[in-house]
Amino acid sequence: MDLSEVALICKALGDNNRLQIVQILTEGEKCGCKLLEKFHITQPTLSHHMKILCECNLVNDRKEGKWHHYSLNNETWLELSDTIKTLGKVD
Amino acid sequence: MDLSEVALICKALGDNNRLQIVQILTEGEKCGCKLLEKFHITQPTLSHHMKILCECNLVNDRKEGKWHHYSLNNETWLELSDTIKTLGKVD
DNA sequence: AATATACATTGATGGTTATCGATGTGTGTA
DNA sequence: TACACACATCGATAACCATCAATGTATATT
Repeated sequence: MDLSEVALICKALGDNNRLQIVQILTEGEKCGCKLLEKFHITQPTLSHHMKILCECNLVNDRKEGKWHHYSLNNETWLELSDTIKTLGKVD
Repeated sequence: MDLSEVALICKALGDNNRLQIVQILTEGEKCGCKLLEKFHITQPTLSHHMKILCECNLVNDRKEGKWHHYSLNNETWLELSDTIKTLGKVD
């Protein structure tokens, strides 16, 4: 994972609402309307946050009818934690 | 490590220049003027970035005479990579 | 004492971003 | 067909941030 990808991901995680969304998704797949219930933000704002989380591949979006089911993308998270571990280690 | 601390750290890492600074520091301790040589930014801008990296404890600042020696704070990085790994793992 | 070096602070500026209300799009239901 | 629901998009706004030039502070050197 190169640095500019890490920067994008860290920007995505550098927001309290988005971090909380991620934490909720550790419980398992959730649809947008269920996520929305847990925050004091409007639907367009949640939509904005989900777009950012999906675009950097931290979160998957599975569409089913009118619902969007969001879940964590384990592959990206593994790569990320590896990269962070390496970045913080003196040679 | 709580979420708001993670948010602060991720904000700090969500900038390409600061990520590159971190990568350079994996080589070992460096003083500010040596770091500055490696970037196309002015000294006040570097000072700004170092302040952000130090305030969230990703980087240590050891002052010696007129020099500031910067190095990675291993403890914070370990906590961070642990937290990231946990955050990305479905229960 | 005068000068040079390393770094911090201040104030300004242009770009980015989180948020909203209004509205559009697609999908299921009465 | 009409309506309700889930979500996206648009345009506006206020807050935030990276960057700079100018200047200040501390330390070392001559």
